[in-house]
Amino acid sequence: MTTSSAQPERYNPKSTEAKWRKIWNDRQSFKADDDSSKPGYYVLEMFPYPSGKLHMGHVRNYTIGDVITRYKKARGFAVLHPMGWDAFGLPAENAALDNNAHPKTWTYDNIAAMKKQFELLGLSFDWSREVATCDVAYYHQQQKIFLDFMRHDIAYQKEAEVNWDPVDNCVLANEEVIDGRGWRSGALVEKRKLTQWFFRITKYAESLIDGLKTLNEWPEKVVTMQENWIGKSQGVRFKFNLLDMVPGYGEKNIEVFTTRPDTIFGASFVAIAAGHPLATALAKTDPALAAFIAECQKGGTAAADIETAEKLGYNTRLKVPHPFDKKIELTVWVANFVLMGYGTGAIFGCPAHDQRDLDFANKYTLPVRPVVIPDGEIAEAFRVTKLAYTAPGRLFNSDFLNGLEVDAAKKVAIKKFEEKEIGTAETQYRLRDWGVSRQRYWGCPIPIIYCPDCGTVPVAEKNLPVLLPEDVTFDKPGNPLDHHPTWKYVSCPNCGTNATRETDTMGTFVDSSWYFMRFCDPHNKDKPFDKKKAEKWLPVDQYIGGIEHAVLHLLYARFFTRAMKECGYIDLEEPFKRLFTQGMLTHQTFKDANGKWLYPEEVEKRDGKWVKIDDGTAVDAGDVIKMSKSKKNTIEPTSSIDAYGADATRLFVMSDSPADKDLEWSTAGIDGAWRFVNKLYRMISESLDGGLPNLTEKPSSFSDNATALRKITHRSIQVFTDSLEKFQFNSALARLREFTNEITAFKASTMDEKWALREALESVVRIINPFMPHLSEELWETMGHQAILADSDWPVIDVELARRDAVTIGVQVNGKVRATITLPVGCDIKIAEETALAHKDVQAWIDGKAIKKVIVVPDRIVNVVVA
RNA sequence: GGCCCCGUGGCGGAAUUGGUAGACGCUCACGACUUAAAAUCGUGUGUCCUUCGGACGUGCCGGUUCAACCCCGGCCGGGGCUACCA
Repeated sequence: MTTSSAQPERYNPKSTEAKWRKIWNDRQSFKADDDSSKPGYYVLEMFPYPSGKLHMGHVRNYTIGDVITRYKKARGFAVLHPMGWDAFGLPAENAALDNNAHPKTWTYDNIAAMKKQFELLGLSFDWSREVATCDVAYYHQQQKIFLDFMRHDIAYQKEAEVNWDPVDNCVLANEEVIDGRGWRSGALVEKRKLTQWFFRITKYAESLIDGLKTLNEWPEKVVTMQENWIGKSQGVRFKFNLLDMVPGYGEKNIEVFTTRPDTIFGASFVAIAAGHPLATALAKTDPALAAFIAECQKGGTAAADIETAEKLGYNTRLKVPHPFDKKIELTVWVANFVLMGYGTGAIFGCPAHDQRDLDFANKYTLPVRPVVIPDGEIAEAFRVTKLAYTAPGRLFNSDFLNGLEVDAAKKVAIKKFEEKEIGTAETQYRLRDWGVSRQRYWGCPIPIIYCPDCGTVPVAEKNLPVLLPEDVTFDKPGNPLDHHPTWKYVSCPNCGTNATRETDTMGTFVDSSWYFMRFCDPHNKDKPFDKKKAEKWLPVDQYIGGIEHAVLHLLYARFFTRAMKECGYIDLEEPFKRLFTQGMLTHQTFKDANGKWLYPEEVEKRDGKWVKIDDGTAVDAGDVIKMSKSKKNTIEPTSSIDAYGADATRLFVMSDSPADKDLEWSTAGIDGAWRFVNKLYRMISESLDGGLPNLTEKPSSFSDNATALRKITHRSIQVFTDSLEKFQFNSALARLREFTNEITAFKASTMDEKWALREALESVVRIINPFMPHLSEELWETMGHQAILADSDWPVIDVELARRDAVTIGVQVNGKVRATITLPVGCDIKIAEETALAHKDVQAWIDGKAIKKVIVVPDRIVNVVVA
């Protein structure tokens, strides 16, 4: 006995979703065609690291891409939507240590597991283009690119002070150091002097800044972050002459860099970094200075350290003359706040107009000479004591600069420096060259051989790839490649002498810097990719990923594209035309009485209080924060898909919040999405039960009632489409719900009404397709269609019907809405005014008072101003 | 410290970019169906005033305007990036 006759039929996502995934797969619905005559559109989401487990953040990221792909395809584009794996990297080695699995096995197993989870979501990937960066086919081509970079002087080797992560046992790029700590390990980074491979990203600093101006479809935030990271500043590099030679210091001067050459007459001291060669030279005969330098090098770089760090200096008692006035002598100090890594490692101090210099001058009672005065102040009375004056103003006490505004004074000062050949105008960047060597096994080998006679010898192209050996051991610390018994030992390709291979591998950000190019020609064995094929698709039309890559990956990829251009691979500078950064997924956190984190499924709400399900003890419900394994506030995508289906899960992550903002996962939210999926299913089945005419049997005329629904239908498609184009998915879906509410309220009895109802229902099914592809395909089939939606076009909007012909607007009296009136769209101002004034509520509020004026904004508002 | 973003009901968020603030959803309450529950459907849900109706209301204070969530000035709060960058 079943109660099904009384029960509304429920949608079964499990069987339906599997059915449609198979159909898309069999039909190769999302295979990108290189030779298509349609315009190309390249949709790309940042490819994942194969951790083995899909998380909700992935679901959101890839659903956004999927919605765009399906939509653009329906709009007549040939869409490229590939997927691959950022598969090299340290976690594989750590897993090898923990589970005794080989990094390769671990990685490929993870890829297989994750691919299965991906498939459950029904994403429109062209899997025929799948690549993993750890595939030999991929890193082989990367080695080729590396050699090309060498030939073009983009890749080079140097000894440099680098960031050493003591936990991961490897070097990090500047971009990978966050707040003085390794980005992955969180360990305090140490400085080490090592010989490493670098990419000359600084060569493109200007181009990378300039290019930002063309990226007007990128979030402004990301553009600013890159701008700040590159850190361009313009100024002057000039020299202070030393009166005597200092033993052990090769120069007879100290070179400084400044962005404020206008304040040169306010100079009261010169300060050099603790690591400056002059400081080192002086320290040899001055133990007190040596001790001071050692003290300086201890200081931390964390935010708190800098905030509280006291300005400290050591007076070397050396004197240098002022470049424009020999009578003034400045003392040379070694100071802890001067950085060796920026500019020349030396500055002139102008306390009146730089806060750090002022703090320093106050501490050591050095002179403070103001030379810039704000408008309206009197020179004689103007004092700088605790706060440096850094705003615009006029120069005084400054010889040839007197009376000039700051900006003009800078120009004049620079000219003078150059005329007198003391200094030159210079642009400094904060950006440093990109260190790519990593002392790790699981990465792309750097194709270099070191010969005792010939030096650094690149591996010949015909001898590529340099294969990563698989028989490695992780039983001792350090790089397994380095202790491999044979791999490292080779004979020199030039002279045959016993030589060794480079055992460092490339950092994984190199791998991800060109994968979007490889996708255009993923199986090419001879070269990274065919130029023509790449140029068919590139630049990526829509790139989607997390904001956390604002400077890392996105900057590297922009650099790489320029470098690839220089090597002749492609005629392109900017790889990503449009960028969208999605927000994070968040969830409430829970702790038990002992302060231990609890998973959401371990707790429940009873009588408005959170308790532990198994023993009912009180639970501390904490902040809503980014889902993370350590805080246990995660939701498994697979469990949500299992319970509600892929479509409901997709719908929820797309509907509850704007896609670029954080989204809080909630049970109520996913329940709501699931209800809506069922509502759609029921709405269609029940309407079909009543019998609806086919759309080919269009009635010759429509009643007002039927026309009203048709107008709603076409207007809804239009608003929905507009929102979709603007990435306002939550608004699009809100409009969709309104639309379905209106359909549900519609009663169809005559043939023309039934036709209009069918038109409305078919429209709903077609526009939900990008969001709920399985459900919509199923409903489309139920409605009697042979063609599948994945191959169908977007509904055509009847502009005539979509246009509003009447509009309800507010009528204000003295700026407060007192009534509403409905007028034809584009109605004459006079008529609008008359209608408004005729309204009884409006009359009541005017109450016989004199009308001063009436403002009519067509289709918007009428405002009656009375005395 | 510097640069930038954001503050709208109990909650997530809309608002055609200066023109009816709170769409849509969630929550909650009540009602219908049911022996009952679930599911479903209906009604209500910014605050205050006893109601018809009205007053107030987009972090706070002020300004511009016929009209301000939106523009300007100043505060307060939250967040991001960056950092002794000369």
